[in-house]
Amino acid sequence: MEMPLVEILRSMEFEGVAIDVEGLTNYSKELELTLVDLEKQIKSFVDFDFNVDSPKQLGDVLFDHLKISAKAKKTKTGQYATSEDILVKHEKDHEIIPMILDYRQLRKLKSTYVDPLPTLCDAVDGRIHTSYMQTVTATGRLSSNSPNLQNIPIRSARGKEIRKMFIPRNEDFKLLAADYSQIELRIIAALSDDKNMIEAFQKGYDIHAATAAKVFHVPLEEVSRDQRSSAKAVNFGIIYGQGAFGLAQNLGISRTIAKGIIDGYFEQYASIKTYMDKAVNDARENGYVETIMKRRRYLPDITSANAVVRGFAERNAINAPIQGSAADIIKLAMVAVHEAMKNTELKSKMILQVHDELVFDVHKDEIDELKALVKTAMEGAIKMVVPMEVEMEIGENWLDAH
DNA sequence: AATTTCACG
DNA sequence: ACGTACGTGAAATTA
Repeated sequence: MEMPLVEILRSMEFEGVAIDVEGLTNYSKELELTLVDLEKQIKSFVDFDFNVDSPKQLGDVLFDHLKISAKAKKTKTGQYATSEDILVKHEKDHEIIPMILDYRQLRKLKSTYVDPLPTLCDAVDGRIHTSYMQTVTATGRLSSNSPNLQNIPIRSARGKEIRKMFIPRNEDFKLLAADYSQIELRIIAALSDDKNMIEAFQKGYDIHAATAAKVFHVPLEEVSRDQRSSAKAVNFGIIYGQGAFGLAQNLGISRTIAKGIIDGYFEQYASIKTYMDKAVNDARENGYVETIMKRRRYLPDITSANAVVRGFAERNAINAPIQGSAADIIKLAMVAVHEAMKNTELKSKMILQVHDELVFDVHKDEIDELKALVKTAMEGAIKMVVPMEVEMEIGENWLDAH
């Protein structure tokens, strides 16, 4: 699986992805104006100059000078912590906080994406060429660097503007994005052979709503927005071995309530609990856990006398087979896509992989043919008791293709 | 080189 | 009493 992938990744790196350099340059100027304004406003609250980009200096300004709160958290090196989750908790303590959050977001987008990307554009073909690393991660995922094209913004409105700048190679092409739907939850359903979760996927239910219906004992049609949202948080947390503390923190509820939700979850999805316990046990007995393609992750810390260290290893034992099997499946799919395209004369190219998504630069005359080929290859990459569903979209840019 | 923060799945 | 959800890469600051 890995060896045929080498040439496929080489080809994807070589093809690259086109970007709208002029669009990015204009967006950079727009962000700069807002940043200058925000910086001025932030500094107006104190009578001395400081570097807003320095977490150390910012922490001192907030907690020593402005005294926005008595309960400041410190990092392990003794500085005041100023990360987003901390600042959000103090949002109502001082009007400077929202300005800092806004400043941070803009600074991040500008310095990490908007400004560097045009400079990385190849002078000959005008496209961005990432490097995919095949032997970096602990789980079997790929990683991407120089530039990292696996963390291009999409969540925030301003981030979406950046994703829009990723475009087809010329006017005759469009972008096709093909995503696995809920691949990690489908894998845990299949690996644990959990009757209830398998049924939800086989019947094509909205998995988070179906989970809410089970956990909160209500009919599927009567699941509230809050119930679905809580169930979604549990479904995600489960994959990572999250406990009551984490869920409580995440949902802003008490640990007691969170514990109740998790207990209810494991009552309904009993085999998932069994599977998770087995993963930890396997790690203890063998020293490693493995994916569906038998990729191993060794976990020597699983026997540590230090409960914190051991806890990390236990969560790795749960998560690695799931995340790693998802990586296996998309790699198998990439090989299958390549194989299917090889004997055609398609002008279209596979250009990006983002963990559960493949992106294609597709010629306008080949859209229907490529969509069918990709769907077949991805959904058929492996046979499981739950269907592997793929969502596909065509667009004038990468955002549009979602 | 380490730390902190934050972008993604 | 302690720490608490997995996997990455990049930028800016600080040691």
